[in-house]
Amino acid sequence: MTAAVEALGALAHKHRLTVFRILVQAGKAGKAASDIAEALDVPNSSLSFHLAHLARTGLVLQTRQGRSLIYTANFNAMNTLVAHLTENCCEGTPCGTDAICATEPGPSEVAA
Amino acid sequence: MTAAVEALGALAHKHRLTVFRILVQAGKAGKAASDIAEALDVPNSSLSFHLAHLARTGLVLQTRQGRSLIYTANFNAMNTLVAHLTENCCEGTPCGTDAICATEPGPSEVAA
DNA sequence: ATTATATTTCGATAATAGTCGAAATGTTGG
DNA sequence: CCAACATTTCGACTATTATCGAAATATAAT
Repeated sequence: MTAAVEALGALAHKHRLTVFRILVQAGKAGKAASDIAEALDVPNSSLSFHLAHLARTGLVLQTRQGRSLIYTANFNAMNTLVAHLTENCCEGTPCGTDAICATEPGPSEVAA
Repeated sequence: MTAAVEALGALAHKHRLTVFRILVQAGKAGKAASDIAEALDVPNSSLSFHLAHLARTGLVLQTRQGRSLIYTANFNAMNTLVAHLTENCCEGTPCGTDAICATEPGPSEVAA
């Protein structure tokens, strides 16, 4: 469970969540740190700090290509994390229409 | 996006993640704070702090029943959060077998 | 009203995380 | 080998978060 807490902590930051979503959308090809930097407007040393944080938890993977470092989202890690959150939802009782615990009539509030 | 960061931050803690998973598994019925306390072994004031944190982000909902406060997971919020994480995965390219971006051969590492 | 139960708020303190400039490291092309 | 590029590491500083006992609030039972 420690791993899940760390992964969530890695995503719980404005810049890191932005980076992660960029990488999710970029797919297998990933993005070079310099490309990410353009999209973010954060000093290099800060960006590096955040990329390292994401990589440390395994949510993103790093490979070198020439002088650039390419980062890619780790979809296995992402799915494992989501599964961990939604695990054993509602003690077996169907609690909605969809795969997870889908939107249902009842107490409601937003989170994203 | 701020809401997503806050929700992730709320889950990024040992005790809070434990509480949230207990509530997810408890389903609509939820759990009283005192029941949660039993499962956690944390001083009341600390537990209260964490429950308030989860409630503030909308990930859990609070209702009073007699002298107990009942907490329930907010499945709408949970699903919104998961959707936000996995949104526009892989720029349309199918990148796995399942609904989200399922386990695929390729760079691998664990996160939970 | 009084007492017991359930839970929160307050306040002080300790711990962790984020920021960013400057210097260091690794890589390529000439 | 040297200059330019891409990125990280270091260090000092600030800001945010977590912890927990004690006091306060809310509800229920007698």
